[in-house]
Amino acid sequence: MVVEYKTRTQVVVEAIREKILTGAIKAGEPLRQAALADELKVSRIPVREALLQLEAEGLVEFEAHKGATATKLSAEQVTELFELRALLECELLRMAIPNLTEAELAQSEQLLQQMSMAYQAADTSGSWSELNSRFHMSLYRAANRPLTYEMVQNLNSNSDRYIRVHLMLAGGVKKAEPEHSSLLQLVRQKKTDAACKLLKQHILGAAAEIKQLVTKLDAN
Amino acid sequence: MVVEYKTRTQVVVEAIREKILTGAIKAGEPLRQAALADELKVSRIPVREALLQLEAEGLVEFEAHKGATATKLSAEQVTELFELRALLECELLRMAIPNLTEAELAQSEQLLQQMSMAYQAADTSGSWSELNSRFHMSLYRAANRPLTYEMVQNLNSNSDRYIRVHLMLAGGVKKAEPEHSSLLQLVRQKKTDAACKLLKQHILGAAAEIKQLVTKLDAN
DNA sequence: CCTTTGATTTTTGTATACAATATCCAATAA
DNA sequence: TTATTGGATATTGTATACAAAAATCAAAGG
Repeated sequence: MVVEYKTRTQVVVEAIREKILTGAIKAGEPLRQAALADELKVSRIPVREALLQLEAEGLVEFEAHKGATATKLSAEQVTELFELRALLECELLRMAIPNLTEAELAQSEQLLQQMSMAYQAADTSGSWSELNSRFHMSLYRAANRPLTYEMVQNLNSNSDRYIRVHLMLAGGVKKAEPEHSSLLQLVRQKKTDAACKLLKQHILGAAAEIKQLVTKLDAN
Repeated sequence: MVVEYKTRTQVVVEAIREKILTGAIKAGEPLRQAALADELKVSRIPVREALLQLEAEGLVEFEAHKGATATKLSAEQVTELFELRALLECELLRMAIPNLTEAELAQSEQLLQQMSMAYQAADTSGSWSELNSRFHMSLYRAANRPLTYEMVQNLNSNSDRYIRVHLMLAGGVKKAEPEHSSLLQLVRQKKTDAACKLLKQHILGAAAEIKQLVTKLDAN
């Protein structure tokens, strides 16, 4: 049996990331090392290391002698983030389609079903969003592009908290479900160009709605 | 005057990065925290934090309880790295061209001249490579895509040490100079498609030669 | 009243010390 | 000989303690 040993730093990374993604820590909010250390029952060292890692992920901004804050994305940054995702994810999908096996497609299919269930269970934010990411990524693994894959994963985690808001406030889930189905179908049929085009629309469509939300929220 | 205050961690980041890029630390080599701390006259804490940041840049791999090693890229990884660069840099260039001012172009021009001088001064690795990066990046700033820009900068720093080897062993500089000139000319003339196409060739051409070098070096 | 200055407090940055884990190597047994 | 075990050693992970920088705030001066 493989015993997963986790260093305290890793635990702290996950804890803080979760706090940011769920909104328990709001964008722009300062992250006091001592407070986090206290709360998580560790010293400030693993907290600092965790914050550095989260900075690399783009979830946190770190300024020398001033401390860390949860990053806050402007409308422009949302645009760039999602356009980058569109570019990279389409590229990955294009390269993955020829390699995707039936087993892998079945897995993606299953994720879709789980999403549908999570939706009906009114679990509208947490696990739906998690499944959403996993569905997207499941289509890209076969591209065999580890570096790009990891980048997209980061970008996804960055867009995640906005996606969660989008899902709850703007009914993004309802729109996503048929799009995901069509996408998977096109992938199955190896219709690469059509699949990529749809994926791009899917991502940029969400971007447009989220951008509106962000500008609205920023106005407050 | 702006006094640049640098934290020890930042100093250590730069020191180690330089060591990796110049080859003073070879790919695959383990990076002992205590040794580095000793050498740089700091405690292990800033060394650890520096290593974490370098991991985010992709120059270092960090494994819990085992320590850090300078990353070693396989031929496949070189391929992916450069193809990613090609994709992202072309995108940036495409968006930058409409916005580039004459002043900015003049700066790029100047960098080309400095490169030429560095080449003639037989300074074949260090500063030429630095100028090369700066030339490329100077064309992208006008794209106004901070996130993408930063990503490309990271990818560049990753390819840098391979580029240096390439320059020295395979005469990459000689090939680069006319390509850079033509590129700048096309950019000046706002011939977007042609410029992007040339840029892509420029990057992928280098990739192909570097890949050969890497496979040769790996054989040893 | 507003600005400035300097002490006080808070927060971050780093050194040191210790704990936990991994690595190495010699002794033992198959 | 080869594999295995156990302990010594080296290395990383984290807590604590202290140093340095930034933020706060009250008093002084314009």
